[in-house]
Amino acid sequence: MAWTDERIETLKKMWEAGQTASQIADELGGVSRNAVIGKAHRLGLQSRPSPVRPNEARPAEAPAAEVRAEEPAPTVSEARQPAAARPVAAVEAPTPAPAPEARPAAPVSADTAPAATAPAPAAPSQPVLRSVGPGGFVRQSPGEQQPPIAPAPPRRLVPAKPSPEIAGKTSLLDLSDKICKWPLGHPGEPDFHFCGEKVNPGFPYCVAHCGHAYQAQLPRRDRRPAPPLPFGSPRGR
DNA sequence: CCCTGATTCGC
DNA sequence: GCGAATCAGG
Repeated sequence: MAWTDERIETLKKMWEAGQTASQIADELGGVSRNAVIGKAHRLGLQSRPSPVRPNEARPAEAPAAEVRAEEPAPTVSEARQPAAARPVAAVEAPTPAPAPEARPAAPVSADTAPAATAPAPAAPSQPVLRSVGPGGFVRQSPGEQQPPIAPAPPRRLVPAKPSPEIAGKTSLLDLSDKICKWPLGHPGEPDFHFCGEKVNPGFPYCVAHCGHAYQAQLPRRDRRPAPPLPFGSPRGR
């Protein structure tokens, strides 16, 4: 299966939307999870919170930078480079892939001191802008915010033939950095789509949905019994 | 065990 | 460029 433009496009969108490699591979079909990951890396897509490797280079062998002196390595000593100097200047995303059925609301801790311990790697490529949204939320760093999308879209998302239901709606494939990624409806349902409004600059959502997504933690007393759930109540499957 | 993503390396 | 094999953490 070749990586056509559309397939690459889908891969990008889904990857950025926080879908797992498995889900992406599943959706694309004809490719393995590894293929997706490999492709994603080749495309230079940002890595997402990986279960592995918060650690320094493995105690593996041959930590020294290889001095390729035209020497045909005699034995396959199998030296996996620590790859310390990988292009991963990426920012760590404390918010792992949003769990299915999870709600994006109230990510703000009670202490309201997000910046305090913030390691803030200050990626050179990405401006560490710290803006304040309508809800009084603070932007931590680009990439730290993950859209609340992810509940594994069932098969056939929006392949090539959009159904009449989603015509004119913002589908996964329509997502971009400029439009609100707030999900409306339930993944898998015919009318599932995304908000599509212009984003609140620096955020994955429009101003209105930022207000929903980023709410300061209120004292329990004042909290509403039923907080807004972008994905509605949990549903079995 | 299952899952995840990262990395390597033969093709 | 591709992706299976492999690794390593949850």
